[in-house]
Amino acid sequence: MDTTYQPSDIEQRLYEAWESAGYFKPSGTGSPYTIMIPPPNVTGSLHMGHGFQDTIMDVLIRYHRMKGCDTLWQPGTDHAGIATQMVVERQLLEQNTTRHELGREAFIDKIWDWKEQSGGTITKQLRRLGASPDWSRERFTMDPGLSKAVQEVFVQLFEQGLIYRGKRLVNWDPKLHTAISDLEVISEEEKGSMWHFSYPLADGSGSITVATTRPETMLGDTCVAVHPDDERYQHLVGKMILLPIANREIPIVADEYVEKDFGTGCVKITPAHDFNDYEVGKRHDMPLINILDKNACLNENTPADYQGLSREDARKKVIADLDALGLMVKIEDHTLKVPRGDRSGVVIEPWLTDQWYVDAKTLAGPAIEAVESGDIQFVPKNWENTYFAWMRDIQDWCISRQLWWGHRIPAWYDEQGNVFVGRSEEEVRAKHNLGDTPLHQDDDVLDTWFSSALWTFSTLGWPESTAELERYHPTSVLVTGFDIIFFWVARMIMMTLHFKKEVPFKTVYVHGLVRDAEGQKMSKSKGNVLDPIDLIDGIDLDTLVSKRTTGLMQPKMRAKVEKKTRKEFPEGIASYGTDALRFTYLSLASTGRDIKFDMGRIEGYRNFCNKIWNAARYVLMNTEGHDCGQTGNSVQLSVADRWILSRLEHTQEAVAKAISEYRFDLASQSLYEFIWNEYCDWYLELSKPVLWDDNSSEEQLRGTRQTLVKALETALRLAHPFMPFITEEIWQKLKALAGVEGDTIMLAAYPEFNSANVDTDAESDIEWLKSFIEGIRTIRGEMNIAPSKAIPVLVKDASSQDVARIEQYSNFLIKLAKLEAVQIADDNPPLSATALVGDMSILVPMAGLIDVNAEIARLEKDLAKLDNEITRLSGKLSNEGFVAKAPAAVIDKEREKLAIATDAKSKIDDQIQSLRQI
RNA sequence: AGGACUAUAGCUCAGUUGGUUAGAGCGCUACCUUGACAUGGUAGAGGUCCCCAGUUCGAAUCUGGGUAGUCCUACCA
Repeated sequence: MDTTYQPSDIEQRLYEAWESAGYFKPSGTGSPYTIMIPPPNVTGSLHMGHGFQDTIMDVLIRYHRMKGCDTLWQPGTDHAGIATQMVVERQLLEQNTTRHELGREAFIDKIWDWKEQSGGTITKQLRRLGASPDWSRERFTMDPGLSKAVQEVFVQLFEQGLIYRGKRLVNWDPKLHTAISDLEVISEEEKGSMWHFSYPLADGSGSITVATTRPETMLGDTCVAVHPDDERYQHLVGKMILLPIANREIPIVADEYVEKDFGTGCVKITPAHDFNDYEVGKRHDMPLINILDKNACLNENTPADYQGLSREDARKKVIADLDALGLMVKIEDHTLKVPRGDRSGVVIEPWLTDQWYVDAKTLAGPAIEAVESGDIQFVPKNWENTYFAWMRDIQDWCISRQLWWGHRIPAWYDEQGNVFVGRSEEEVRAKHNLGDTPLHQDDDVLDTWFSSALWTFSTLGWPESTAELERYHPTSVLVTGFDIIFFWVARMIMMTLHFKKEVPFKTVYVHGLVRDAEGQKMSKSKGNVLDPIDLIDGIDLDTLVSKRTTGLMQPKMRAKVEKKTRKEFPEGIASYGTDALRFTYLSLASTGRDIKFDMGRIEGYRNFCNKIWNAARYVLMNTEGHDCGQTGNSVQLSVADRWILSRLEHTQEAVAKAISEYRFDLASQSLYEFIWNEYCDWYLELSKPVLWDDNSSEEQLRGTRQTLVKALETALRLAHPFMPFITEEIWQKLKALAGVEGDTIMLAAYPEFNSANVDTDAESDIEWLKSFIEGIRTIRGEMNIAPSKAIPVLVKDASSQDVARIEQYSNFLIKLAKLEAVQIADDNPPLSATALVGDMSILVPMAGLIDVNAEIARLEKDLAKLDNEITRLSGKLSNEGFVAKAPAAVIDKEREKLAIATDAKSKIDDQIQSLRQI
């Protein structure tokens, strides 16, 4: 074995072996444990969020698989309607053509070509992460089976009256020419203006001043509203206004919607271009005047010189025209929330169109109950509040999209515009006796989330009733980010409850979002993304810079991104390997919402891998070719052997508990501490005095060799879900020595806690041993005694147990603390430096080694600490309230602490006195 | 406007039902190429647990208020 761990040598080889051996498939036996992957965009690539999430899922799956569950991890991708269509349209643009020139069918073929070409990227990357889903069951939302499910759901919901078509205001994206749902609109504060202008009364008796942030919409005004209680305007209600420019007469109405104290207290109402105005207009029976076309340019309902203008140009012209008419009162700076499409980035226009909607309110009822009753549990629990808040005020869901890529809506229209919904044109004709009436299928497709909402059951074969559906549904847990609780989680719960009459999953584990070192969201446009694969393989600086600076939305950002990248990664990124990356993700998976990705952590865990690697090297060097007790020859375990097995047992308990609570950070920390701080730092060192002692018996040698192997082999299994590659690689080398069978650690049994294996005697003996050794090391360290220098040690005030331990463990003490010998001090010990182990003092004779003043200073520092503690403890114990009310156990503990501290203080006092007498 | 979350070492974060001398990793200081590992070892320094008040014998932990930050939902034209 190499002296440093080289992940690139082993990872891909092992992965290919696992996959081809079929280890990822469900075993078919044991209790089912199912996870459906949140489907990433089929043409996308893996980002840090995927890496994080998929690692967590893989840990859960590998853990349950090793525990004997029948695990199904279902992989797949979604078709990402808008995103994918945009990508392909951009490609067409580079070839100087458009989808309209190609036509619908040819365009869709192009997208399928693109999907074939790029669709494997993300699944290849997932493999690099060591993910172990059942690839043979990979699904895609546009697969025939899933498409059938989508169609079936649509038809049934329509027949049940839960899907309807209506002409309503929708969020219209004038760039992408499609409606989008509320959730796809991002409203952010932007600087704008508030224009005040004057509307003259039709009878010439005066005017009224309205305020608006969107002057151009005045061409579609159908009334002006004031608050019914507003004394300033009450007398005007019912009067008519002559709308300037448009030269239409519109009424003044009273409506509670108006806030008296905002703006001028008069609101122009444009029902066809504003959601609130739409409601006001409906209440007062106002007409809807649509002034925009699909590009958000002014249409034929506006004066001739406005027609065809963009909304931006129209705004300028309205302002200029009003100004010319002397109607512009004032312009104020005003910050307002501007709604933009999450994909296109352009300002969204409320626009009147025919769209399909899901009656979400009806479906939400059972979905709320499922969480209230605990049938579905969120982890951490507080996300349930977010879920409830949204669900209880849910709006109908606009599911139609004016795109070509997606599931085409199974609705047909005759020439009169009557709509027929069915599974096929034939079915529709037959059902409605349409004969050969010309029919035209709806041009629109469904929101991608509509198909994702069916994911847990459509992937298992629904609407057919399959054995898989029976066995693996409901799924066990959904692992997802809080950003898609509404988009996906809530909708999945609604749809699954409605169609399957059962929950889609029992637990929703909500993890945080991975951010960069400064806490900024990683995004391509900011140029701060990290590619998980680059962390695994490494990347040189120039390549990283060019990766981050290509495809930036704003070319100006280029220099800035480059500078920042060069500063943050002056050496590029080293290769850390998959296991280190996974361990980093897991160690960051606490309950927080933001996960700042810290390069220091991944480096630390790369080192951890190296530590494991070298520990294994040590174990193999000392066990290969020797009898490790695997054939049943008798063994004698040392106290260290018994201790490490006991510590391992505690670790198993801690890891299992942490996993059951989805605290992967705590689980990984337990593993780290056990392997590094106990197994490597102490146990391997404690094994040396046994293995390298010519006087050790065969039984003792076998005992220690067996324990070296056994503890490591068990720890590897314990760590395997977290670090699959290095554990498999070492396990393969170790399994024969450990006497275990099996082709892969993946399918080996997961270690389980057994309290019978806890050895408290061995633990307290080793604690004693450690504090003895640490006492010596502290003196060495602070007194600058070379580690190579062997020193004699005396002990004073040793109890009979101390004496027995010294006798029994002198080989450990001498070797680990580099001692000449340990002896019981007589009544007049030589001048010494001191350390305390319980009541016993360890004396390191100073002759020629130690500076008296330095030792006094050191002891005084200890003394000060003890004084502090004594003051604190005695204060506490002299407090009547404490003694009267605190539990007896707590009081006893404090008394004991005080006694120990007092005793230690007097010993150190004495020592200082004797040093001072020199 | 409502709500949620966060605030602990220079940095990134743990801290279970109130009882610890408040922990880890990275970074820092000193020493060490000892026969698994310098991607290492040993020792050490470093904290007003954001602030104020309260509950309690006892608060990093519970309550109230404040400050700062992040986010979500709704929205005033």
